[in-house]
Amino acid sequence: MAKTQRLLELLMTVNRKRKFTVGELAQEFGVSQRTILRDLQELSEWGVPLYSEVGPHGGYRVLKERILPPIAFSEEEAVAIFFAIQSLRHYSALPFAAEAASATSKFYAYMPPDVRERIDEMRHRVDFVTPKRQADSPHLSILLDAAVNQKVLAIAYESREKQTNRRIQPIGIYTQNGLWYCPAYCFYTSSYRVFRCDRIQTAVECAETEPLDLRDIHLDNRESRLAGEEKNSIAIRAELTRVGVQKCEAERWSAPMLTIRPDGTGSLSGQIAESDRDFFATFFIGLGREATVTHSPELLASMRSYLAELSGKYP
Amino acid sequence: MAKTQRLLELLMTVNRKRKFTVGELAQEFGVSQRTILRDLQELSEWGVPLYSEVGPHGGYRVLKERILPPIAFSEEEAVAIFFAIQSLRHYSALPFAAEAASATSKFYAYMPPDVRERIDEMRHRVDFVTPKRQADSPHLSILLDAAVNQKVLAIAYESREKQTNRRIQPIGIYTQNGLWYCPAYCFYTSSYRVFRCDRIQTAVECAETEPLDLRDIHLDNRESRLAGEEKNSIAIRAELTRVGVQKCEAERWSAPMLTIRPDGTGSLSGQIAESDRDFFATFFIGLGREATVTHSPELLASMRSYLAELSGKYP
DNA sequence: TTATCTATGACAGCTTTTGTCATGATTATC
DNA sequence: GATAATCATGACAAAAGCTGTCATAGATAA
Repeated sequence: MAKTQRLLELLMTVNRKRKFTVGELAQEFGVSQRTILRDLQELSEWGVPLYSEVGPHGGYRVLKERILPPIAFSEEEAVAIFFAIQSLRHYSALPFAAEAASATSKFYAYMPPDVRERIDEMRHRVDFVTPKRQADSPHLSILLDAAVNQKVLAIAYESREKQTNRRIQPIGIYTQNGLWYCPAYCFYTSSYRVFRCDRIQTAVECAETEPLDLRDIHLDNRESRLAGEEKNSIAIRAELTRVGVQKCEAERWSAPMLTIRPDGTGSLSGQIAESDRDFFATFFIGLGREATVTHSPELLASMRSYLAELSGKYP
Repeated sequence: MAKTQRLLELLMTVNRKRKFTVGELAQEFGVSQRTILRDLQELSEWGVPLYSEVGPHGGYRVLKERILPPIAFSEEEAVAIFFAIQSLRHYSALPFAAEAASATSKFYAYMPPDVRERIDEMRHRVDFVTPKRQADSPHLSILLDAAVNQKVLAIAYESREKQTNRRIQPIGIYTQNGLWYCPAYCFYTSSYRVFRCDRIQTAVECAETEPLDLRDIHLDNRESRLAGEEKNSIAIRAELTRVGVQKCEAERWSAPMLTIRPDGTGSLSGQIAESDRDFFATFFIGLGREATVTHSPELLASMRSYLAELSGKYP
């Protein structure tokens, strides 16, 4: 069994170094060069893409795709992983979509038949729904790469009516409600902004612009790091019935503003951006009798004009 | 290498049979009993939980946790799987949460250091946001198990105002917008209904009630299979602006009713249950100027009375 | 008691792996 | 063009590892 063990370690060493010579490994493993050569050939047969060059400064190389040492999972773990990958199936765009697909099929293929049956039975009984959008986000990989490696990108962005060209330095990407977003520093407006990835028409690396050092700013801390950037905010407040509370809970933004009383009713209060006023007006009108807005006057005004408009539409 | 091969096959055979004798395997693999004994000991050392009983009717057994044959992934696949598991982190409740966690840590531990670094760098730069809810759904595993194995459950359910006890037979579970739902046949109302899992207060198996044969009904087909069950249905139709289309796409029920035109606008039309009329009235009012409802008169009447009520509320 | 199991050690024989040596081939560098 | 650093391969004997057989022993259900 010593050989199997050595081959696995060799696999890891080889993956770590990417470039090496036979003599080097022979010494490291305390075996003869001949043995290493035979081992490397075996790894090749396993599918590890080794490539060798003769002559001084020659040696072995591992091309692209590395193969990691095999991992044994328990049945339960395997099922969990399988469904984790499945949970991504509703996303129309993903960075690493292809890899996820090949990983699932590999996974599925390696399962013994009875586990496969179990998976099949569960497959149509658990689902992770995400709104489907036709919006495609083809630049996710580039954006992600730029975020990880601190690169500046030149993008063509279509916001509402106008189309602009700008340079941005991405902080990361995230998906919410079926759309992908990319928070980034925008050199055009000299501020941090969130871009919708499906509206990015082109994205190419821009080597001329010196990147900022944003290594310490990432998705989980950007809000606190960049706080204080808010502009005109208005205070709102609404009383909610029990049903109203339940409907509010469905909205992601509501969490910090929502207070729930022991009897199930509650209230929603906090500061909102002036630019979001219309959004909140329609939201509360949608809640109908389940909410009673008491603040602010501006919000109530928006709601009234909205109601007037609708009353005109459905007389 | 013959031995390594045999051990892997042995691992699978052993997992398949769960109970077996040494003589049996010796014959199957065409080697001596002694060899099998030695092999089994080696599998034990690998961590396979084997247990043996001597005497007639004795033999070997595999306890609980089976270990699947090791799978080798490429680096890209591994990263993809890792993030697939990560994508579940915003869910406050999951069936198989524990297994997913142990799978990630195992995964992470097996990665060579440089891949681990790469993962660390990406970890805070990709995210899958799902609304966080305080709503906990502790019965997911039971519901899922009941759906897979065709069992009837007795549940205590808190709907709106009243609390009811009913027997249901789950079809599956799905999560949407941060909440878990369970479509099921309800013996109490003798109809198919969707339950919100966080409102299920208790769930226990109910052996007395004879389960229906719902094996062919699952999440992906239940809508079409159960069509025609509707009683008083009314035809509705609405024109949607581009924004209206996008908002509708976020709703799971809209898919079969939604038609999207090349320019991004669209329409929503189909049959709805009379009992859902209020729901649709508020829904369309919430869409405001992004939707123009043309049918049916009943729906329009609901909307008008709703608007009148609101206008009275916010004069 | 008997038949059916696992469990272990010893050892010879067989198979696989390894090291050594010899021989070639390629290529960067001086 | 010589030199040194590399990979590449074959042959063969020595070493190591694996396997089968046999002997022995203990447990237990029928």
